[in-house]
Amino acid sequence: MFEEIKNQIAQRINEFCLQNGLPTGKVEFRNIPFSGEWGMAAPFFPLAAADPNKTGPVPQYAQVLAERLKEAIGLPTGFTRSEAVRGYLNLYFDTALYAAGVVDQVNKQGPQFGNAKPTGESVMVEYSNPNTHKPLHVGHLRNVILGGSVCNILEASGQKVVRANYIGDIGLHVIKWMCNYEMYHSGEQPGKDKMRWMADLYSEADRRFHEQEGFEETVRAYFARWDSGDEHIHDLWLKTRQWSMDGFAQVYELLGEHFDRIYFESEVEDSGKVLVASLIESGIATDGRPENPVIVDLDAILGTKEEYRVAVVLRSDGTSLYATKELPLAIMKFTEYDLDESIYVIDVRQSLHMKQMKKILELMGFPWAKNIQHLAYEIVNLPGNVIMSSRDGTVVLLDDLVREATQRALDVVREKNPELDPTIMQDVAQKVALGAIKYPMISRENTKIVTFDWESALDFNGQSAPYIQYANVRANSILRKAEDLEESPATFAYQLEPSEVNLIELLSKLPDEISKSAKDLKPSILAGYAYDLAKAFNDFYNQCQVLKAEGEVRNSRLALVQAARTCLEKTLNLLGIQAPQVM
RNA sequence: GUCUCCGUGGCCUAAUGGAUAAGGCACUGGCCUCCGAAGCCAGCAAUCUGGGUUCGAAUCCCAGCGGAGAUACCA
Repeated sequence: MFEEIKNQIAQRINEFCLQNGLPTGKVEFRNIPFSGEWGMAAPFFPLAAADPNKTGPVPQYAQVLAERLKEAIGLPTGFTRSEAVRGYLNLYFDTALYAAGVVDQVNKQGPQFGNAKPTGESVMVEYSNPNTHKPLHVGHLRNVILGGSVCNILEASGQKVVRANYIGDIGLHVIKWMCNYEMYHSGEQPGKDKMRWMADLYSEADRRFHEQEGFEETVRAYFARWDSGDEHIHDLWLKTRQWSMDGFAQVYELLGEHFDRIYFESEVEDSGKVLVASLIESGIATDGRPENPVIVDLDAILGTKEEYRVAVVLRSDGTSLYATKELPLAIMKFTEYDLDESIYVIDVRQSLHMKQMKKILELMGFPWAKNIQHLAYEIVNLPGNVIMSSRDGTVVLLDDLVREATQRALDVVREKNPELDPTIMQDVAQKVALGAIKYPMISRENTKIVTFDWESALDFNGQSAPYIQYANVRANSILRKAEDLEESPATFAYQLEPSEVNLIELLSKLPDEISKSAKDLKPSILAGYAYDLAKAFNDFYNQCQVLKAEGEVRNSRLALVQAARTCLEKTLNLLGIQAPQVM
């Protein structure tokens, strides 16, 4: 917005510097901290500090320079006044022109507003990565929401995104589950709620494994049968895995997530073992079997000390590990898709492993290895720094949380809006509940721990998704009642209220906010913006009449409300949160 | 031991090195005859410590303190 004008002024400042023997490139514009009116400001401290002929201390000299520049520049078109104050040169925009420019642009572009031009780059984002035969809990939710939101944001910033999900469909947890099933639940079928049923059987199996005499040995024997290719177990595995996948599908649908490519751990196990063999052959890996595992001594190879450490790529008994499978998977991704970047949304505790994988792939000579990026996020724990553990029974199941939140939201909707159709009520309650659950997961820095507690999770007030959804509903309500949405463009040719200026300013920032959060892979930036926007709208709503205003004021404000709704809905959607029409 | 991350009002969180550190929760008081009170307004209260870099530091560097995590056959 107004880039050309900024450039023109920057040009004139440069000319001034050249004419007066001052260094160039030291002056940059920023926004003035909002004070009822808006414009742009240039601090002159860097220029003052860089001038070899400066007179007096920097702050004072900056003020002198600001004053001289004020005279030299005069008042460019599009501005109403300028001032030199405390070392800054402030230029104030012509409010009507600026306002109309922003609002028209939003309304013209609609939901496309804020999107960047296609970059031609393609990126894969691997996220969710659940284990079959196990439940999904709130900790997993952060991964899904974060990953999904990052995908949305990258798409809006012009990249082609492949959403990938890497499913842990083999391993001890699966064997445990199946063994328990065959011994105690043979022939049983999951009910409608497959996820819950699978989860219950998993905790039962896990409990037996740790508590029941002899069960662990039985499971080990069962594992051996599986390893030797027992057909019956293989069939059972396919069948039960599908039950889990069906359960996941239900959750993804509920959360509004979809994937373009599903990878199974079982898919890459064999190729992983082959790959390790070639690593040994090429001298990258050291085979310590049968006493020791196959390792890649990265510190020894790279000459580093306690930095990359030792990566174990195959167990001493020849069975595969996480790392064994990770390597061929990375290769498969880059062969299947022409990726410019491969992002892994994995919790921070696996940072070293990710670093090792990337380095091993580099050592193997893959030029794309440098384009692997680990998006590390902190875990979700419980108050008192208690880590969620299915063994200790401290997990908060996704299912329970969603059900409870939806019930709570339904109570509120029923109270606020009793005349709503029950079906719509249910739909609204779910959107509000899911929003409330998702928002805390993405509204803080990826590297900060989220502490889950029921009270704040079910609080629909304050800085929360329902607050943002509510602002959107209010905007929607005005527009619905307006009926006569004007096609004549808004002029804003009247004395704007500060709250209007503030709201318009925020609207104009959306493209910037999207590109910032895409660049840093931080949905939290957009989450904060969404709240600021909603707050600005509520402020406007409180201070300015729309429907009861007349003429130009009404016309312009209606256009503003429409633009605000567009931006609110757009931002919520990028965060993976739905915006109900009423609530 | 080594490495990584975190340290901002009572609690939680924000601030491309830039103007008076911004919000939420909780607490106190006010606002529905007015486009939807899941809202608005007002009040209370903060940068872990010590150095350094800089015209300017919550932000960058160093040291310390406190918390969390990782550190060869879990993922």
